[in-house]
Amino acid sequence: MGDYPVRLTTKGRYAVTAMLDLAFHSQIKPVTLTDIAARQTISLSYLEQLFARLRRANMVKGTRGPGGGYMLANAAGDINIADIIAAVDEPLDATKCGGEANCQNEKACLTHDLWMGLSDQIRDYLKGITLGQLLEKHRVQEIAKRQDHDAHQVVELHRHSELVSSFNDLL
Amino acid sequence: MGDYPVRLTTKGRYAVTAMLDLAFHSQIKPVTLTDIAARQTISLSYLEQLFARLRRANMVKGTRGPGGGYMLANAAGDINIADIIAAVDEPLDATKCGGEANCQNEKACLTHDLWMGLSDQIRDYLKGITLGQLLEKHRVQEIAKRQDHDAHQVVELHRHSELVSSFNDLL
DNA sequence: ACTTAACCTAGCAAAATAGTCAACTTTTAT
DNA sequence: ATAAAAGTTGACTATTTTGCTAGGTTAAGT
Repeated sequence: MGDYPVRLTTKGRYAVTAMLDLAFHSQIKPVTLTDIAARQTISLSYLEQLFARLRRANMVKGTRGPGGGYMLANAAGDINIADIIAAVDEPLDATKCGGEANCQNEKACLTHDLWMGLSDQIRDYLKGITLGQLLEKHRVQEIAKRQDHDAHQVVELHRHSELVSSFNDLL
Repeated sequence: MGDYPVRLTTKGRYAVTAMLDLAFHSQIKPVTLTDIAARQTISLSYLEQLFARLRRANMVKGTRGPGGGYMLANAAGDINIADIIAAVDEPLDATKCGGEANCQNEKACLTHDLWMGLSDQIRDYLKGITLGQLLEKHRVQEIAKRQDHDAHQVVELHRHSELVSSFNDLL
């Protein structure tokens, strides 16, 4: 599937966090990066860097002028986590053996293939999680919390059995 | 669950790759870091750094002297990917709002909680995948490939290397 | 004794991360 | 028309992480 392994870094976390903030607040009108920066304590200029990539990846739309700001390019339910992370992360192949048949060392490529397979698993998993799902789950959780103050309900998007089964189908 | 978010970096990939190599080759006798370094094209000293952490996390056992090397501390089926990554990665809390009730900004913590929930999901997912599973999956795939290969042409590649034969006899 | 290999320590260069600063352009309200 | 709000761009800096080099010490096998 993917040519390069998935990376889960603070950069991706910033991007997902910002996109979540955007999904949450841009329901009615565009949200400025200044607002997101203030809410999420991320520097404005760093956000600008991230959103430049997100815009180029067609994940957000910016409108200029007073009353402007950013909105999601698609419905929150159509934006998945894997795409957000891919948008802000450099490809950075890290194949080492070129990925071609030029790799003579079978053993070396063995673990490489295993890791790439695992990486694809994680990517598929993240592709199955959307901003909409996260918000919806949180909304449900909030309602539950309001109804039962002490009930600490764990957010569970996918069932674990689903993950394992999808894992078993691959490789 | 976890106090800090999961990170999927090249460091973690190196660790998992090395552990996979170890799981694959240390069935009979200990494996030296020099061997792993050669096979996986990772520098010996970097491996030493990683294995120092893995050893402190009780994931591998080292034996000194000639004929020594590293072995898995537990069965490959009992070592999961999440623990390997956690062992080599710095905690680095990145909570920003302390995780306590001292965070006055509800909206800021909203996305923070959402990300932490997602992070826990990923961790659970990785906890469900063991080195043993990865090796087993690969073995099944290899056997299938070999059978397919044998069906088309008679095997003559045994002489090619002891790599293939030793590979097929494992697990 | 000698060798092998784990184990330890310090330092270092390159890269990635996170952020700053400044000078823009475009849109829109007045 | 003009000013304000907001996005756009590029260059620049500081810090951290990464991956590695070089040098040791310690334990165990021959």
